[in-house]
Amino acid sequence: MDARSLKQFVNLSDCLHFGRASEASHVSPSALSRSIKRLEDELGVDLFERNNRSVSLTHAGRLFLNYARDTLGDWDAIRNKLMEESGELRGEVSMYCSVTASYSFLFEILTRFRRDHPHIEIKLHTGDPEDAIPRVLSGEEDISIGAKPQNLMAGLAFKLIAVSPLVFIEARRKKGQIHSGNAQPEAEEWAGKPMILSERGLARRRVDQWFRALGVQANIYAQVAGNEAIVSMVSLGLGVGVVPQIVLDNSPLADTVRVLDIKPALEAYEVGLFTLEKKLASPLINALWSQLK
Amino acid sequence: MDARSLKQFVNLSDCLHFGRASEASHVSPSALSRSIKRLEDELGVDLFERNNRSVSLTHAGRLFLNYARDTLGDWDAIRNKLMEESGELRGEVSMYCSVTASYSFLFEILTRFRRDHPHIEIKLHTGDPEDAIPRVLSGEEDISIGAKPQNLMAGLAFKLIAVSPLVFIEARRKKGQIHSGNAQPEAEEWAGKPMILSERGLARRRVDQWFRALGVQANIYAQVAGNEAIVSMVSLGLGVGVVPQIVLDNSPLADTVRVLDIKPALEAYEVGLFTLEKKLASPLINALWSQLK
DNA sequence: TTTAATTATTGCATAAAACGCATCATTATA
DNA sequence: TATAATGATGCGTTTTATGCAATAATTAAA
Repeated sequence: MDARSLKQFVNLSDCLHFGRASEASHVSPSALSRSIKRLEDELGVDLFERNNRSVSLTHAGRLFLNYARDTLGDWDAIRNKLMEESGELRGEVSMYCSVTASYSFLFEILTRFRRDHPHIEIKLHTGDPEDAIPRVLSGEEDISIGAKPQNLMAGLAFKLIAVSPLVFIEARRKKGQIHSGNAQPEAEEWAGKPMILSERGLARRRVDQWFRALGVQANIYAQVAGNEAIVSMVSLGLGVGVVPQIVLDNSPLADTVRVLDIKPALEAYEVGLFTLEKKLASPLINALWSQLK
Repeated sequence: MDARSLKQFVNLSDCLHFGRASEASHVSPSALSRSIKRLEDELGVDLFERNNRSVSLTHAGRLFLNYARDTLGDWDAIRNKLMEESGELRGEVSMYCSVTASYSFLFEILTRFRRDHPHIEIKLHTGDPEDAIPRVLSGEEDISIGAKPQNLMAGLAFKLIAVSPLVFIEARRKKGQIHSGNAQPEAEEWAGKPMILSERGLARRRVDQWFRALGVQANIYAQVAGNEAIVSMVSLGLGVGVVPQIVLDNSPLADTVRVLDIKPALEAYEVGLFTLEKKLASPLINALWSQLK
């Protein structure tokens, strides 16, 4: 019995799926499978009824779940109590953000945090920015960086880091190259312009809304995963793209594209931190949270 | 945090001595030292104030001790609850006895126990029979096999396995060899007989009492550690020895010595199991305990 | 009924952790 | 000052845990 195994057990109890629970626990499915098996061997009872298609708690598993929750709570409690004693925070916080966000915001956030709390370990995971909120909601990560959605779901806390306009970009004309068409196209012209957009995500939804509001049918040339790829395609002259300004600020291709001053502007990206409100009770997470602004 | 480390921590808190606590935990002092260090690192506080000569709990250590005791209790509780569920006992029991006792009694006890409870692991440790009671009292072992002392200390439970007379032995005369002296010597003769005795232990105390009661001064030829060694020396004709009958029953030298019928006889050895009374509440220990007789 | 897809488990090689032994450093005792 | 006691530490070995790839079992689709 150790806190790690218990957490893994609770994670599996919550989602009843080895694959997902193993992600939530940041281990491979095989490691989780063995962990659970170890627990079952140690206790001498099966905790889960499982075949290759379904997982469910046994009666013993339900009893043990109560125990595990309590024990993890106690463990947190004593650790917090002793941290107060020592006046120094210590432990680990898991964090999730896109690679872009890690370039833009993370360094600044973490350098100060590391100085103030050298014994809080940050476990950073990067990936699709769209997963920022789901990962926090599922408990897979303590904190994530992402764009604030239209409406925040209950229990989710958000803290603004920066506002970055969502801008239209096109390839910067090479010297001597003739500009074909208007620099500030009218709505009607959009129907003709090939657009390069995120295949999904907040930026995409904003753009879709924008076109809908204008009553214009977009001519979508490419749907791309990742803002960097949009910049890249736009710089090749394949069409007009939409990315947050912050992406341009950190892009090596920034000077190969130019920002179009289009009205009405897209609603700006509000980039910030997400966490579960209840997690703000944790001194560790609170330390990171309240450091900002 | 795992049950093992917590138990080690509690053991050290109890005796405040790495060497002894490591024995109680059945690990080397270095392993214990590292274990405690691991805990301290994990928690970020010192649990013990220690220099090379003294160990004491810090304030944080006292807080953590409460936590550790509770957590170990909860762990025991859930394990017991789940064991009830499964109807099958599982876990481990530590046991201590002399090598002699392991030959004489252990096989019989354990074969049946293993059949009835195949998932209870017995951790057997052997050594000086005199340590049987101290080891149980200190909590170092759950159960031990040994001889019942004059008076049992409070809290200690005893269960008789066998009664074995404490007998005087001398070398069996070889065929044709002339017997020098009386087969049943009178008290006065003892003063002349060279005695081979345990250097300590219950048998030795009984023999000392016996001589004192007779008002005779023993002529001690050799003080030996271990009953087997006594049999061996006696069989070589070096003197008269005193051993429990059970030792002869299991000795390869048994037919090289003979038992003297001496009055008054020494009080018999009552060999049995020891455990702390409070430990009988544990289903595992109770299973072993109540299996007998 | 057959095929494909999903998913928990397991064999195997590797990596990490724990352990014991011997040694060291420190401190009390004689 | 010398000696004994005792907790920490370097180092080589053993044990344990992990991830990857392959497997087996089950459901859904064709």
